[in-house]
Amino acid sequence: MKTKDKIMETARRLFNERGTRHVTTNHIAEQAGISPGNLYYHFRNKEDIIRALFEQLTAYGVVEYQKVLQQYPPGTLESMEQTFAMIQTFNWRYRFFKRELTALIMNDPQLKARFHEVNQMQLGMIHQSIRQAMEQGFLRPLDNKTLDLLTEEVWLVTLFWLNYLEVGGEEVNEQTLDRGSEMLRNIMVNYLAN
Amino acid sequence: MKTKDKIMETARRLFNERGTRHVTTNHIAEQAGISPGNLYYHFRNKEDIIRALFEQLTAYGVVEYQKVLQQYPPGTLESMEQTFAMIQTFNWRYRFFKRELTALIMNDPQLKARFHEVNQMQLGMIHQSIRQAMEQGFLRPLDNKTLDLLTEEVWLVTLFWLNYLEVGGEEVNEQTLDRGSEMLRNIMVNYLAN
Amino acid sequence: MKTKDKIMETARRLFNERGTRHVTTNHIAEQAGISPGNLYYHFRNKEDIIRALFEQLTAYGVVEYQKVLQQYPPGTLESMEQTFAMIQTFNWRYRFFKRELTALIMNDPQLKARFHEVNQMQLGMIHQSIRQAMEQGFLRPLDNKTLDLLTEEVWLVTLFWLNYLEVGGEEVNEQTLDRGSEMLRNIMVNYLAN
Amino acid sequence: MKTKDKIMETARRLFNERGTRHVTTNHIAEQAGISPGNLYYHFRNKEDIIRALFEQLTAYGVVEYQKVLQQYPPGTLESMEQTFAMIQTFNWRYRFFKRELTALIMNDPQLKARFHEVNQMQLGMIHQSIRQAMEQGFLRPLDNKTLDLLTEEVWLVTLFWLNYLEVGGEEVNEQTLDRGSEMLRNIMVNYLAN
DNA sequence: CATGAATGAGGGTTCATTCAT
DNA sequence: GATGAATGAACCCTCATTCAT
Repeated sequence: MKTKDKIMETARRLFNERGTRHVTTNHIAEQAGISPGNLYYHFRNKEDIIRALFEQLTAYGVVEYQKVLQQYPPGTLESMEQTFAMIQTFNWRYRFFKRELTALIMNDPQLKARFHEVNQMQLGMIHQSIRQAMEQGFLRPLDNKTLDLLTEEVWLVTLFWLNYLEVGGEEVNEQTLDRGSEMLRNIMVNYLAN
Repeated sequence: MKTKDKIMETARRLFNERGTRHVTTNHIAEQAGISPGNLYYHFRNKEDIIRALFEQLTAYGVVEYQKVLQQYPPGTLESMEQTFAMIQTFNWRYRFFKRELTALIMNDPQLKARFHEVNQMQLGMIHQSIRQAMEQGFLRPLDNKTLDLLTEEVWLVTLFWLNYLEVGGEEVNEQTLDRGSEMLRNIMVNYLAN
Repeated sequence: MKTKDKIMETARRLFNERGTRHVTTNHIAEQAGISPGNLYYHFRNKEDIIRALFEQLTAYGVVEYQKVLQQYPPGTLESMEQTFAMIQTFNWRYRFFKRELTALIMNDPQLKARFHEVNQMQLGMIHQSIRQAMEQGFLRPLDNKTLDLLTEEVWLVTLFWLNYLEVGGEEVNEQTLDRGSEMLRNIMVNYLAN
Repeated sequence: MKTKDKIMETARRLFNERGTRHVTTNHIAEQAGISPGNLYYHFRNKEDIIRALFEQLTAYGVVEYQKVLQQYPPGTLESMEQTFAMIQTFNWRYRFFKRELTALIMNDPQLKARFHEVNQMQLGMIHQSIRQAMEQGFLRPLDNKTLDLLTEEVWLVTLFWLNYLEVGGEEVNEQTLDRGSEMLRNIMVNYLAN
C-alpha cells in the first residue's frame, strides 16, 4: 500500500474511533508507521486529509451506484433499497464524516462547496429515479410538489439513518440497518401504483 | 442577568456561530465580560457548560410542550405540527448541539446518558400522541410495527430537519422550516382516517 | 472551637494528607465550613497559616517537654527516651512540616528565621541534657568534640526518624516508633558509665 | 550536548535553586534555550523529568560505588567513609530530590515504587558491607539486632546529613561535609574490634 | 465576623506545522 | 520520499487573593 493510502486508511479509522478533534496528525503518522514530516509531504494539512477522504467516499459511491443500476432495473423498489444499503455502507465506513458534517463544512469552505455539489447530484439522482419509477408505472402519478417532498424524505432518511442510530445509542448492525430499509419501504409503499 | 446565565447565553451564541471546537473558555469569558477564573467559578469546565445548555434546552422544551398540549387537542395533526415547529425553534436556538451531537456525546459519557434518557422520553411522547390520534379516530388503525416505524420516521425528521437544511446549504427561515412541516404532513396524510 | 482554630486544624489535617502544594486555601475554607473570605480575615495568607501551625507545634512542644522533665529526672536515659517519643508525636501530628521543611523555609524567610531560632534552642537543650547526664555520672566523661557530635547525632535521629520511616515506605505506628527509640538507646548505650 | 541532557541539567539546577514547586516547565525550556513544545517532545511532563533525574542519580551512584570498591577494600572504615562522601556529592548535586523526597513520592506512585526499590538495594549494600567488616575482623562480632540497627543508623545519617545541614542553616562545604564523616566515624568507632 | 462572587496572572500541556538533514 | 527534532501560539484550567455587601 502506498504511503498516501496508508495515511488515509489510518486517518479514516482513527477519525471514526475518536472524532477528528481528538486525532492529531502526529497520531495518524505514528499509527501509519511514518514520520510527521512525511505526512505533510503527502498532504498539505489535516483538512486536506479530510477532503481527500470525502473524495474517496464520493468516488467509491459513484462506482458502486453504477453496479447497483446494472443489477437492478432503475426505478424499482429493489434498486432503491440496494442504493440505500450501499450508501449506509459508506456512511458507516466514513462515519466520522456525517457525524461531524456541519462542523466540518462550517470551517472549510472548500469542503463545503464540494459537498454541496455532490449532495445536489445525489438528490438529483434520487429525484430522477423516483420519476422513472412513476413513468414506468411502479408508482402512482404524483404532482411535482409531492414528488419533491418524497425525494427529500428519502434523502433525509438515507443521509441521517446512521446518525439516528448513533444518537439513539443503538448499535449499527445488519438488523438496525435493515430497520432503515424497512422505514424507506414503509414510506414508498404509500405511493405504489394500486 | 445573573453571571451564570450570561455565560450560558454567550456560550450558546458562540457555539452556534463557530462550533464548540473553535470557541475557547477564555473567549466565552471575554465576550461575557467576565474573567476566565469567574467562568470556572460557575462551571467546572467547558463540557459542564454544554451539559447545562442541554438541560436548559430540555427544560424549556418540556414547558413549551405543555403549552402546545393546552392549546391544541393532543393527537391531532395540529398539535403534531405545532410540536414540530416548537422543537425546530429550540433546535435552531441550540443548533450547535444537534449539529455536533454525536461528537459531543462520544466524548462525554455523562451527556450521553442524559441525552438518551431525554431522547427516549421524547420518542415515547410521539408514540403516545400517534396512538391517541388513532384511538380518537383521526388516524386509521395501524398495526404495531407500522406504528413504531411511523413514530421513528416522525422523530427522525423532527431531529434532523435543521441539519438537513444546514448541510444542504439552505438558509433556515420561516419558509424552509415550513417545508419541514409540509414533509411531516405529507407523511401523516397517508395514515389519516378517510 | 474558634474559627481560627478550625482553620488551623483543617489545614494541618489536609497538609498532612496531601502536602501543602496540593491543598488550596479555598479547599481549607470549604473543609472548615467557612468562606474563603473569612479565612483571609483570620490569616493574611497561606504562609501565615503554616507559620501559625509551626508556632503551635513549638508551643505545645515546650509545654510537653516541661511535663517530661517533671516526671523523669533530667539527664537520665528515661527522660531522653520520653522526650524522643514526645517529639515523634508532634512530628507525626505536623508531619507535613518536617516533610517539606527545606522547601518551606526556602520560600519564607520569616519562617526560616523562626525555625532556626527554635532549632538552636532544642539543640541546646539536648546538649545540656547530655552534659547533665555526664555530670551526674550516668554517662562516662566525654571530651567536647565527642559531646557535640553525640548531641547532633541524637538530634538528627530525632528530627528525621519519621522522614526515614516515610521514605522507606514503612507505616508509622507504635512498633516503628519504638524502633527509633531503640536506635537512640543503641547510640547512648556506648556512652554509659559502666 | 543533547537537548534531552540540556533539559535535565537545566531542570536539576533550577530545582536545586528554587524547589520543584517554583520552577515551571516554561521556565526550564526558556533557560535551556528551547521552546516549551520541545521540552514536551522529550519528556511527557514535569514528573517525567524528575523521574529521569532520579534514574540519572541512581545510575551515576552505581558507577561511582564500583569505583570506591575498587580503590578501597570493602568492609573497611575507609571504604565506608568514601562511600559516604560519594553519596553526599550526589545528594548535593540533586539536593532538590532529598529535600522534597516525601512530597515527591507522595504524588508520584511510579517514582515512589522506584525509589523504594533503590533504597532497599542501598540498605542491603550497607548491611552487607558491615557484615563483611565483621567477618574480616575489622568490627567486633554483633548480634543480628544490633547489626540491623547499626545499618539503619548509618543509612539514616547518610540519607539526611545534607538535610540536617540545610535545615540548620549551615552552608554545605568541605568542612560541614567532613563533620558528617566524623559523625559516621564516631558511630563506627564504638564497634571496632578490640 | 462572615460571605462568596470575582480577579487575572500564570501553570502545565497540546498540536498543527516546519525544516534541516 | 522520508525523518524527527523543533516551534510557538494557544488551550484549558488553577488558585491565592480581594472586596463589595
